[in-house]
Amino acid sequence: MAYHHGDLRRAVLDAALDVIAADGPSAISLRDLARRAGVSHAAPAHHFKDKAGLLTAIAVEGNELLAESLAEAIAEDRTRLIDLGVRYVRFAMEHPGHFAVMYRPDLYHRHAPELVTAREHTGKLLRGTVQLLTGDQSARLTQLAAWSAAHGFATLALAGNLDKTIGEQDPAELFRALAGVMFVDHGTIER
Amino acid sequence: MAYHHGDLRRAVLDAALDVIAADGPSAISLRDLARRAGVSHAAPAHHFKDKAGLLTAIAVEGNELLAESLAEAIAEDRTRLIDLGVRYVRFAMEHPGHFAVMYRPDLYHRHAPELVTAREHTGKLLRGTVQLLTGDQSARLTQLAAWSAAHGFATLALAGNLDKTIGEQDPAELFRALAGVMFVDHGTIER
DNA sequence: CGGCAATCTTGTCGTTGACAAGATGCTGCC
DNA sequence: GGCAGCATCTTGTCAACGACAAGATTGCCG
Repeated sequence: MAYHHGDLRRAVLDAALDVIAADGPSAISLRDLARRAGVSHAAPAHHFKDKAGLLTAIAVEGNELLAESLAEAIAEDRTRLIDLGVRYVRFAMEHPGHFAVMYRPDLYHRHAPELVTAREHTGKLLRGTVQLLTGDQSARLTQLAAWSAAHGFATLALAGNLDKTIGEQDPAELFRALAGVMFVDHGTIER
Repeated sequence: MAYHHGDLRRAVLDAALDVIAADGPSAISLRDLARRAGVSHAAPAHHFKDKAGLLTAIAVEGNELLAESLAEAIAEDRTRLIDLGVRYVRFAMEHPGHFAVMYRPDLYHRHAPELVTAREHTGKLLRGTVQLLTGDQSARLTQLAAWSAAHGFATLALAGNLDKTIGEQDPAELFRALAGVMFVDHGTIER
């Protein structure tokens, strides 16, 4: 049996993300992930300590990926609040495994320092941008409203609760239409 | 050991709802629930077949409770769309165990006939009312928007993701304020 | 070249979900 | 009244899992 897999950590993460995307977080088993990677049943524990540790790593990575996407939006010309929402939904669709874990703190070590750091970074980015777009008096409520809408839509879509409703459409574009119905316009980041 | 618990089915359901509300659906164990009810480890299986069966029963009950609350809203005077949303959020807060299961079809038997029936009933009630309130041209998008917002807010609040933001406030009332920021007014059911 | 830390294996324990087989108590029917 | 049959519950068992401990292997750094 060859020692040193190469990048076992990455392999286990990827396998876990596949399983979660397909069958939800409750379907993962460390022993199964080990089998998929071709290593012994206790090997993953070395990289993640325990099951919650694995999910913590996924949550951290998810926050980083989301932060990247938000930063991209901010760097673009003519960004509007709705674009942030669309990006949030698109992130959920493109990274269903990450998304299914990130907002379920019962699944992971919610106080792990790396996670706290990553979450705060993403949160500040989001809050800052919304504030920039809305002016700060109604910012708190507007931010909550936008987050709720995007999060709710993504959650319902991913869990398959909208299957009958949306059919073949791209969920992120459907969300754009939906948000148009919903929100008063909140200005643009021009440059 | 006394046979015939009295109402084991109810006792197990209630214990399960407590555990789920406290620690999420992944924290339940049939054997633990059996211990709490003071019966042998295989007794719950007789009533629910398996773990997914127990969660299916919870999802059914949740749909029925939500339908009741929606029906109440419709029977009231001067119901507005926002009131439906507030009720949805309030339902989630008052029945966190049910809510945490209902929209996670990976956890239960999504094609169980009783569940399909209950879900369709709730869905029709909701769709019908929204259509009544909005007129039917934009009904589909508006319904999705409203559902997304209420569902997202409830989900985030229940998972503890809003703890810092909302503090001591009643989440349902906060949602009312938030929805006011967000939605164009959609008329009232007068009588 | 030697030691040392990172990585992985092997072995084990208690817990769980699922299933099978049997015990118990209720209910309706003659 | 008694018995047949069914719902309810128990006991026993199995494979899988998460966690932990102890040991093996490897590569790297001095």
